[in-house]
Amino acid sequence: MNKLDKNIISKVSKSRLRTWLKILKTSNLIEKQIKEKLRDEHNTTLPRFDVMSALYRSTSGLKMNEISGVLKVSNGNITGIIDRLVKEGHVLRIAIEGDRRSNLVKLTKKGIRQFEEYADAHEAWINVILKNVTEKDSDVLIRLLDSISEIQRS
Amino acid sequence: MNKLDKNIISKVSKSRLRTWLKILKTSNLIEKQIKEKLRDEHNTTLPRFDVMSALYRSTSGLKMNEISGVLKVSNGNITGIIDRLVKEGHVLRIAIEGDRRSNLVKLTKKGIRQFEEYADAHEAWINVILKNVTEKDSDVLIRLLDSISEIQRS
DNA sequence: CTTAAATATTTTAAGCTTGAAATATATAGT
DNA sequence: ACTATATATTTCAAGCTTAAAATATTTAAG
Repeated sequence: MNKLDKNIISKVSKSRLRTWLKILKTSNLIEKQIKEKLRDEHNTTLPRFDVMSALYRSTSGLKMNEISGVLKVSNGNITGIIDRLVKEGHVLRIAIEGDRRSNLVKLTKKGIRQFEEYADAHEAWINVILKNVTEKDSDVLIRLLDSISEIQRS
Repeated sequence: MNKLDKNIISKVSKSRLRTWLKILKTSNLIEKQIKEKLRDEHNTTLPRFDVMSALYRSTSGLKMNEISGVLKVSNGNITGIIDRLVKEGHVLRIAIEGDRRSNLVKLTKKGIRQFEEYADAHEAWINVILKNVTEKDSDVLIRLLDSISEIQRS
């Protein structure tokens, strides 16, 4: 490989690096604000919100390994989060007959009501944080970000 | 506000929400791979890498509160990370004369050498993960993400 | 000089995260 | 029936993260 080729590779490589750092910075900036609002205004956390969101989308509840599968986190992680959600009265562990290894986790009525509140607030926060982003911008951003995640399906 | 206006607001709000979820998902997807590689191939962590990166960019070292300022994390957080980096022999706490409250944190020679190794590997990983992203894509992505973070300067 | 306020850092408690080990149960092969 | 393997979950140790409290030192005010 000659010097010109190396420079070209290096140039595109640097621009990819800058892009990644920008994605990370933006994501962290937004995530930080959401976490702060969830804590201060709703006395909850993003991981708890995420788990409740997954349960809300499934009508019939999810098993522990299904939750960790959807959220792409470890199994052991979910145990602690569900423990806290149970203590708060937002979810229940329901025995599955025929398999005593596993429980079905479901939102309680209180949990459903609470999540809808969280979700409405969340959408409103994002609408403010991304107020500069038009629908056309969204389309472009989503398309470009999709082109990154497309390949990583592993 | 009439019903049509509400629908329009709701529509753009939903597209912003989708955009945020996509940014978060992409960021998490990439971050996960970087963390795994740092752990498996270099026996380190992203927070340690980030701190070393900040120190590498500053020629004369940084105080604890300068590190947490640059990385936008809490002060207490940095204490533990520096403790580990000291134990690894990658950084030193150097007394500042005239102010016994504070230390200057600097990379050791070993730390400099190691960080350069990490940084080269990091750039190469990102170059693969973002292989679908052209320079033109990068420009567009960075511009759009900038339009988000512009406002949040707080 | 003495006290009060400001600054720099560490400690602490609580929660999140992981990979690995442990536990419990179910299923399949013999 | 017995045993090995597979599946579902929890426990554990280590590290990261935060906000709040504690500690130490410096600077400013009187």
